[in-house]
Amino acid sequence: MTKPPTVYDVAHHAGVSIATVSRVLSRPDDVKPATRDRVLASVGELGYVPSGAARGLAARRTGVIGLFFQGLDAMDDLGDIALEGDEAAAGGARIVRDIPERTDTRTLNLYFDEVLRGCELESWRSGFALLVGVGRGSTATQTVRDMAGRVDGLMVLAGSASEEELARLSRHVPIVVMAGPRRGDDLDHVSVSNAEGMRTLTAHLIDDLGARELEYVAGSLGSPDDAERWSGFRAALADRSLEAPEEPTLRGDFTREGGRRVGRELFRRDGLPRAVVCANDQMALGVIDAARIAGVAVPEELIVTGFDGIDAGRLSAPRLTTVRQPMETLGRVSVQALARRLAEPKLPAMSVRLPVEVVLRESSESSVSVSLP
Amino acid sequence: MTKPPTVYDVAHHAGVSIATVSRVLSRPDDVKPATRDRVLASVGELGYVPSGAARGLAARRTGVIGLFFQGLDAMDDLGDIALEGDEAAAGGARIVRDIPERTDTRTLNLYFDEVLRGCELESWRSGFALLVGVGRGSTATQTVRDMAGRVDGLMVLAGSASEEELARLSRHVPIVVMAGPRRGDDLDHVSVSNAEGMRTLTAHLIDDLGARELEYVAGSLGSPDDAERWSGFRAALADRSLEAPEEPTLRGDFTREGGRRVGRELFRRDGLPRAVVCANDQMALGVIDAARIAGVAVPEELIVTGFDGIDAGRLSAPRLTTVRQPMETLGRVSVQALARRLAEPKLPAMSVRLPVEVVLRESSESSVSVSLP
DNA sequence: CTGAAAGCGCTAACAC
DNA sequence: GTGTTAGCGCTTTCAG
Repeated sequence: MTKPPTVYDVAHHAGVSIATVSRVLSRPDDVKPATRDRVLASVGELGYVPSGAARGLAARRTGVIGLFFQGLDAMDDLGDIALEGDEAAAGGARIVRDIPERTDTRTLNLYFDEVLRGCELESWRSGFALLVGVGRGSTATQTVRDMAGRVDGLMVLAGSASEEELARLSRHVPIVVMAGPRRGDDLDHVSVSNAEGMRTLTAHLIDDLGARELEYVAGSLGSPDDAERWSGFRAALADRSLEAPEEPTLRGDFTREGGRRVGRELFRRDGLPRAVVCANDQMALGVIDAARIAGVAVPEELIVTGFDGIDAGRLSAPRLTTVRQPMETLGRVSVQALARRLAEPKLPAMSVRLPVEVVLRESSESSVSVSLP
Repeated sequence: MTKPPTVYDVAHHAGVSIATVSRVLSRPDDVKPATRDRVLASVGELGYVPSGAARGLAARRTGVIGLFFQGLDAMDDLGDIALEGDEAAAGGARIVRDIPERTDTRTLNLYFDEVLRGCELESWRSGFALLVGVGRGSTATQTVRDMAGRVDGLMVLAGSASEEELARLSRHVPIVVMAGPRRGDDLDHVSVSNAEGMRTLTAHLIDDLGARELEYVAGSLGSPDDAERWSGFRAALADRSLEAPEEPTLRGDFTREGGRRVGRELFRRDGLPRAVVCANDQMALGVIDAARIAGVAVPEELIVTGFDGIDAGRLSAPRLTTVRQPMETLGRVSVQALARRLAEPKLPAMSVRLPVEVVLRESSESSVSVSLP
């Protein structure tokens, strides 16, 4: 890693001015072919790679957009991985017998992974580089601020930053808020039909499957998604003049283990509801786990439904009825919204709400044929 | 988005010089508390966010590291997603009945997702921001070069860039090559025990399960992983003086559909091998799909094994025996390697080889109890 | 402990 | 078409 060549080196090598080098790289057509080729040759020969920092500073845009979200705190306490000396570590392979029923903390991130993939994909299509930042604990504000300083625009997953912080950052770069309720109407906002989805699913359970006693398993308190889904559930009941409590009576924490716990609790009681409607798939899978242990047949004795449409729900037994969120689309649309604002800074803020899909599978109705491939 | 405040604004507001502002932000302890507080107050009041570009240019490091890999070309042809006018789009929810057996192209990315997560996690721990770039088609070189210009160090997944390109980039920023065979010994390199893992698994099939006729299903031609795994398979046979062809006779393309195709082909022949060893999990799952259709019992009539340890293999029926790669760890260790080189630029290049785990499940031995939770 | 001043490498007017 | 030049906003000696 010798000192990398700069525009000056290239210019000198090619016998042109630095402006010409810059042009060749940004608008090649404005340069005479002969000159251009000469410059390009020098670029190749010297192995010139333009400095993004200098470019960003001078041009006042970086070509980078950022995606920020709040990580799970559980990830904080990870041990170090030994780098073992300076030379080749051992490698090797050992054999283990896998016992079913491992914990599934990894799966918790599936949601982000898909959103991220959508962002990544669309960023590429739009010609942006994507800077990914995860806030954790106390450094979150620092992280997001730092990101704001290096990108042309920032996508923030709802709940990852306070409104004040967002207001502050939005003075600096355009912000797109992803998911969650819209706050104010000055920021662009892309969300998902949480309430509608839950309402449609609940309506289906009541109207089409004749379910009357429904239990609801809420997720973490304070989650905007959780609140919206709960409101959709209540709305479906209210529409049909069925009773629903003010607040959810059962609450997990969006994890499978939380679902199991709630399930156990539920099965200790006398009698069963006809259906357990869960605020996400993880918890629904946990409830199904608990049902199996308690000897409760799903869906014959108990219908269980989730929300999100994660893969594990497609692969479970029984497969999980759920509301599929367009997670990848969420990411893609957010990038598009950002790109649009970057192109047209003074358009009024927009709010896009993406449709969801209620996906019926065997955890709600045995009628769906289980013809595996 | 009014013009954001700069150091000058803050300095003026606080009645100090820009140098002091800079110090307060980088080494607060070098500044008298009273001054510091005054500056901090101004920072807060003005909503100052330092420019990453200017900072990077002046300091000659950006605090950003990059992760680059080659995307799947299939992702190229994605349609546009309508942004529907400027106002709130409709949202809503529709109901669909999910038929099992959807295609699983999404799953193809699982590998990257996990590596990415590891990188992301460790980047955060090390105080770096992570720039993610995916090369696709012809723009790949452009993309990776652009990234190299904006980061302090770059991680490149094997096969995503040519050796010449890597050599060129490595003049500019430190490069860590992830996975794949080590090329030369001038670049840091983190890999996984592909050959060892496949060899151990194959040895187990032969020695412990008494399998003699083994078929191998290779992945895409030219993949370094594929080559290494194949060599591990051959080595296990050779150790036991069993015949193995020079080149794999069956080849898929690392997709489930490819596995199905190979499976169908296999089941048209007379007689069955005792085991089909696949170069990755996706193909193994495809072979199992085909076996089910052909009425071949796994593992009684046919043992099927995979490689990677993706979730789908844990959730399939029967669950898949495989070699689990430490994908998240791969990401984490790569970041650590990069951080180490950034801290000590002239250390000799290192090569870390991460161990894998042979995971026995029911696709190879019915003896593993299937006590679901 | 604080300030002055010299760049960092590039882009974008504006001349020629 | 191509060259000159003035910054972009910050870090970092070096003085004081």
